[in-house]
Amino acid sequence: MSENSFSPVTRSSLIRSASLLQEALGELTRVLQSRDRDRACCYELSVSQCHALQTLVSDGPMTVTQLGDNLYLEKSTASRLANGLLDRGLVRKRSPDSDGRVVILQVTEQGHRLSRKILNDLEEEYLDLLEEFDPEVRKALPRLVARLTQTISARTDLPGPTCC
Amino acid sequence: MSENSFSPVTRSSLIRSASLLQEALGELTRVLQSRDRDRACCYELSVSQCHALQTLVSDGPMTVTQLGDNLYLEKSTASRLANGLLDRGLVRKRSPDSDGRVVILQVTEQGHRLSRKILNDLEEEYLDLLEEFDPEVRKALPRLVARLTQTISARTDLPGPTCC
DNA sequence: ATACAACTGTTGGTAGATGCAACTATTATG
DNA sequence: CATAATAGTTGCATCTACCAACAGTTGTAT
Repeated sequence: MSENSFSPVTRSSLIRSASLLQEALGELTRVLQSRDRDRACCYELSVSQCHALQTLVSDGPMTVTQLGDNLYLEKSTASRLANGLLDRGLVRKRSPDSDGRVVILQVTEQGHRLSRKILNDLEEEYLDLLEEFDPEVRKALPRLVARLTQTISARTDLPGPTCC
Repeated sequence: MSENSFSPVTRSSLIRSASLLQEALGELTRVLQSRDRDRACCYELSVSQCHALQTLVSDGPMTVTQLGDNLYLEKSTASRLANGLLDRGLVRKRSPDSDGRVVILQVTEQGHRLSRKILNDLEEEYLDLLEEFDPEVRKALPRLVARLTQTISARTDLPGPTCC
């Protein structure tokens, strides 16, 4: 894997960085999960339903399988999430004439309203958060996190060994 | 909350940053959860047990309640996690003479061995990951993520409204 | 044209994760 | 000594999410 093409000093500092990053990301996911659990109930949605709705809003109408891919979930799980949103009238289902197997999920007006509310609340929270960082960092942080996410994502869903 | 003490331009760019950060962090947690689910089974541990073990290793012996606090979980959940690790011989329980109510969780030698294995694997993965970033970013990224985590953590567990 | 293969979504079954509330045992307080 | 507070455990409900089996639809190959 690693090519060890660094000087000992560089490599050992890289190892420290890797270790720090690993620990920080672990903690970060736990904090965010906890926060999401506390928040989601405010909208009478489960955490996963909340994520599904946001994905449907930001990426537009998509199939059940695509929703699962976007959320890193099995299609059966995506199907149930979609039904949950359907029951609350937040999304609509329709099948294209061209392919009767496919179900397209589309956010309803009610779904958009709820999504706007959720996003506004979150945005306010992140605005406060960003104010605690220096101006340069404020701009760089979101893009850096986005790139980190993208890199990890590319790394995980491409290969296949997954060890076990 | 927000003081709106910015010029319109600055504020609107801040809003964009907040929005981007929100989306990126949402995606990041989903990717990492998915990756952790795939990985944890390699060690015959659940994701949460894995986190609990790592916390006990890095922060040393602690009580059940402290474990829960560290992981942002209810003490009952922490109790069950501890029992899971106990069943696999990865931790030991003992009560101090001074207080019979308390249970101190301590990682066993076997637990340390497994933890080292897990950390090594993760470290290797993060080493590869970091190599995809520029040298300056490599050093800054872990510290930035750590600070972000810390800031979010301080913000969530301190107040109390939580909306609902 | 028809049988077979591939694909999409749904459902059943299972297991783990979590919080809340009730309970036990222990310790602290008045 | 009675009562309150604390630490941990357990029962219960819900959420999360996978896999496997299935149904219906579409594509392919004879």
